[in-house]
Amino acid sequence: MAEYDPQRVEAKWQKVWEEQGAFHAKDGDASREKYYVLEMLPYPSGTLHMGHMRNYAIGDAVARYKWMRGYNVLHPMGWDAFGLPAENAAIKVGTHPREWTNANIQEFRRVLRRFGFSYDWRREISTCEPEYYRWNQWFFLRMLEKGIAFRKKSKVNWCPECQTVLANEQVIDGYCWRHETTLVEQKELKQWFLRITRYSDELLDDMAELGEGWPERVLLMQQNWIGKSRGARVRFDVAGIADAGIEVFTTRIDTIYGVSALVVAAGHPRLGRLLEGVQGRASMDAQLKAMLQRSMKAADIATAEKEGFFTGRFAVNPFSGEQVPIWVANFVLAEYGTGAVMCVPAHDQRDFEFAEKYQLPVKVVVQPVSGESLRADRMSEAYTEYGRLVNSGPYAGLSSEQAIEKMTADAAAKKFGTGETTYRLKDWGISRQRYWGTPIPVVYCERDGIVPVPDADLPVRLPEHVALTGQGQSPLAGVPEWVNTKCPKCGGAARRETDTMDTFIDSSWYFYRYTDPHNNAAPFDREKVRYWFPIDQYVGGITHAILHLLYSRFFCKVMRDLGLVNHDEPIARLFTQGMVQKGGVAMSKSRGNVVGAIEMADKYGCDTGRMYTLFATQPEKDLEWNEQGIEGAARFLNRVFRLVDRYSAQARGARYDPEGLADFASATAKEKAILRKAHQTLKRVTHDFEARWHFNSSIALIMELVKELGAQEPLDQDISPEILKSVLSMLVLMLAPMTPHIAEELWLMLGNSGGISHQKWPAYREDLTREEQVEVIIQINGRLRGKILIEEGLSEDETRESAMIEPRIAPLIAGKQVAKVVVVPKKLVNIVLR
RNA sequence: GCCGGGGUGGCGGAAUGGCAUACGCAUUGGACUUAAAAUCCAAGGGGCCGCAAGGCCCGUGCGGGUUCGAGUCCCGCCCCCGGCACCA
Repeated sequence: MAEYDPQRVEAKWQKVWEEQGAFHAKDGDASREKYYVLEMLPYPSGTLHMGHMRNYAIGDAVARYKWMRGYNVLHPMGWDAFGLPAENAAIKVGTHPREWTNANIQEFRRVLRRFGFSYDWRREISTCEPEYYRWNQWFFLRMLEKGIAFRKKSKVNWCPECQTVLANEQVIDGYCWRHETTLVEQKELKQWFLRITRYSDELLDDMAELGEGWPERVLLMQQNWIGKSRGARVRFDVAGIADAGIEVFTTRIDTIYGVSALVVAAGHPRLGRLLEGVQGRASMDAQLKAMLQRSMKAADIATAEKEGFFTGRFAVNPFSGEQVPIWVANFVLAEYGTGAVMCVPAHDQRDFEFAEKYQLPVKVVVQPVSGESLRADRMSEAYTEYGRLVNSGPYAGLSSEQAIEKMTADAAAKKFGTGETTYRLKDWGISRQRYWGTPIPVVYCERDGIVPVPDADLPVRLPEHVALTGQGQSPLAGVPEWVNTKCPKCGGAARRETDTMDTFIDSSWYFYRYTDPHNNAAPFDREKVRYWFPIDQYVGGITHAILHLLYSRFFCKVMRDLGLVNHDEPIARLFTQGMVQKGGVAMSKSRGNVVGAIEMADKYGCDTGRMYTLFATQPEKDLEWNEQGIEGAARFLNRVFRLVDRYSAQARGARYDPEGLADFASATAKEKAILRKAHQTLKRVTHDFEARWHFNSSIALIMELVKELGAQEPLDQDISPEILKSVLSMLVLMLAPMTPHIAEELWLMLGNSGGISHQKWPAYREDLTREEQVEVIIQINGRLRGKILIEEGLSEDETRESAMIEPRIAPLIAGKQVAKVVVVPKKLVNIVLR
């Protein structure tokens, strides 16, 4: 009797797959349908833990299933190799970021290979190699030509800990995304940006196309992030100062007759002129300074008390001609809209609170269409719904919708306003004052200014010897032999840009490179991309719902406009799997709660590790790690191994022909029982793979099948070797995508040839799933009162009759009036008594 | 505050409107063993009645509703998780 030795089995089959090139994707193969399945590429740091492995186990199950379905599958893997941790490690322990990164990559590769994932390793990429990042530079230059890449001086988020600039997306509630307790500061620097806002509407509108294959919540998060808001921009003149109009942005122009103040942000550019010569200037300046300082602490903003002061100036409401005071307040953001708002206390809750505090008048100008009408002196909160306009000059009587349209048009006609749409989405700042990233390929020449590095001179390589101190300036600035160069235009002295690119650039297009990873004339061959794209299935964490996935969509659209690709969206379907947690929080090295993947593989075997992560819960949910749970998975695989081993001798000589095989007509009771269970299981497991990826229930079903086989033992009596072999083979085929190594081994033990990885996924036979007798439950008034076994083909009337005369039921209905009998064939009879 | 996802045994979780708790973990009992491990078998929501076989009632966060029948659909709440947020 053989024993299941996962280490031996796994090493053996990994070698076979490797030698056969079993998972090599074939470019341009028109004879088969293609399927591109991809898991998000990892950042190689720390250790690979079971959280990573769950992600890859899901992707691998799908990839292997698709191979068995006859697809030409592209399933690649690579490394997101640029990034801060490498640099931090270099500062801390003195190794070069490249050494640190490559050592990690080696370790990651070893662990992933140890798990036997079906990657086409010939296509492996690493984003820190010049062969890769030169195309980051190439894309940057194309964007520069198109005006998508541009440079501007701007306030940027500065993390004192990282000593570098952060993108808005990397600031979480005012704190650095890497340092939860470090407040982000503001600093002015000249930065490179990508004009993602040029695509705001398209990024929003094309989501309709993704509705089918993307989780709704990811689309909603992106929608929120883009934050489109339709409204109007209206100019209020300032009394007594010519040409000093202040523009406000509002989505509720219909409430403009209710304005009781104009409120500007502390950082508003017009503020200096406004305050010239007003009384009490000194105290105002002090308050302004305090507000500007406080506004840095973004975390407090949402909860901060509303504060403001009157400037002594008045603005003129362009619709009513009324003069309203101009205030400065801390709740108006300089960066959003126009940095100024009209304050309408009756119809905006925030304005209402501000007005209460500073005794500004409340003027009702919109009344609810139904219900009690509003009275300013009795309001305890703002009325923010649409309604019918009152006290609004010529617009009184209009609905809010009508008024918005008409007032916007009138404002435009009289040239003090215009309809406008604002977005929350801002242009993407990509400059980083860091070493370990892609050099930005421009030089600064005293005569010619900003000069792009010619394509022929790409890649601009990162110099190897750089002093890394973790201090403010870009480390590249400290390498004069690299910085000092010649201007490509005039040949005179010039300096290189010393900032590097945000690493999100690397991951925005990497999946295109997999289609043509070794091309050194272009980022990829268009025909290859045309064949493989779009990605049929992308699998990754919900944590990337906004940043990575939005940037990737943006890159795709830019590439399309450059004529490189012919599609609008790169990813047809997205699956976001849950986190693996321990102690209620996601595994991470810094928390010290990781369960190492290699440890699990050594202890239980990788098939067991894969199975547990697939079985514990649905893939989209978070999974709390439970060491006892993985032992259960190990027990089950051992049980299957022993079961197959017991009958391998009988099976070996027989024929496997799942679809042509056996009829119930001549089958023995035991044959019927196991055939039926096998086909019922196959039907539901196939459905799980096709429609919903609930691998946890697939595995539960397979466990039930194994249980049934155990109950029917011995399987070499009253069961023909063909049927025995077919049923055991089906069992093993169903396991193959999830636990591939043991499946290969068992497949061979059953005397099958050809390797299981490219076997055809069997088709279930409906006729073999049917029961001869079915259990019908009997309810009286919807309550369970009995059960009967009836013949499968019994008519509705016969079923009803059988239920009524059932000994347990008959006395319960005797003498009562039966109002109705509901019969669901093969399921239930419900007798409704009056 | 707005948007989204959840709430089912001791735990992870099953359940096209039709037997709630499949499957697994843990637990208890039994078999095998000198013993242990491993393995195999079995039991188990709560309450009440019954010597027993069995029966009745209550049970999927709370309260209503639709339906012959609701964990599932509808309405109103509570709580947890995630996203956005003085966004004008």
